[in-house]
Amino acid sequence: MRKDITEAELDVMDVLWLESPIAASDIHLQQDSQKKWSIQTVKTLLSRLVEKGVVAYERDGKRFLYRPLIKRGDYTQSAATRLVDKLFDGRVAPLISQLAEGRGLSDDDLEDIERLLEGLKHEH
Amino acid sequence: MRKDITEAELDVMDVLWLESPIAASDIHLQQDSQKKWSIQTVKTLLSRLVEKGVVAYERDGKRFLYRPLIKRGDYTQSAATRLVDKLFDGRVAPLISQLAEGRGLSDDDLEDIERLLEGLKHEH
DNA sequence: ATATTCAGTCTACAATTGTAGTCAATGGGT
DNA sequence: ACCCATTGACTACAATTGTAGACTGAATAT
Repeated sequence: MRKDITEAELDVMDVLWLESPIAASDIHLQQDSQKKWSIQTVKTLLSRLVEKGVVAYERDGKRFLYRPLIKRGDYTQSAATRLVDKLFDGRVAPLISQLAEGRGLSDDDLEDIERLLEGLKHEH
Repeated sequence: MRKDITEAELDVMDVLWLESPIAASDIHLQQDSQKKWSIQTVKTLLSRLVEKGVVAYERDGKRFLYRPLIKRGDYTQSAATRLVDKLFDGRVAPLISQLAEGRGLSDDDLEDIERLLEGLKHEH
């Protein structure tokens, strides 16, 4: 069913999640400056996303307006869950520990996590 | 340089991380039961890993023994960091929050995270 | 010594992915 | 009413990935 969204497709989704419905040409303009795909490439990625059932479109005169069918949060949640399952045997603590070891956590991040933990503990 | 390790290749790496040096045929046997590749497939994946510079081999009589050149922790760390950068703008708190929202965190996990946080705070 | 077996190397091949060109239709401007 | 620019559809094509067969040389068993 849910064929995976690829890297390039994800960049398109990121634009759609920011602004939609939106035309292919506008996605092309909106495109994160460093990646400079041709408009054709954007269109190909859009059709593939439509095939995969994660984007819908509606006619607007001669062109189409595209719109994401899945929420960003749903995607990130499932991607994060897959990663933690695959690499950390479903345990979140080791994941955090590795992230901290790497670049480290910012103070803001630490605070947020603490608050978050408080909340989670109260749900006991 | 570091061409990415693919899903299938990662399964082979997981065997190597458990036991190495090890021969191709033994990797084949060790293989997580549900995935039942042919021995040829295992060999192909091994050569690709060698090409990618993440696995080395040494002769042992007629066969070769393979050995990972990167540590599992290094791989998971960089994978986790890439994910958090790509999907959560480098913030760890939202990642944890999403993971909690999904399947939820086990009590064990919660405790571990708390202890971890204590430690991190002390490094201030 | 010889036939069988097992190891590694080479080759294959379809599906997916990244990246885009060509073409035909159609809507908008004059 | 007509031409042109823009759009979507179709096609292309190389690289990567998953999956494995064929071939060759060497070790083993008889």
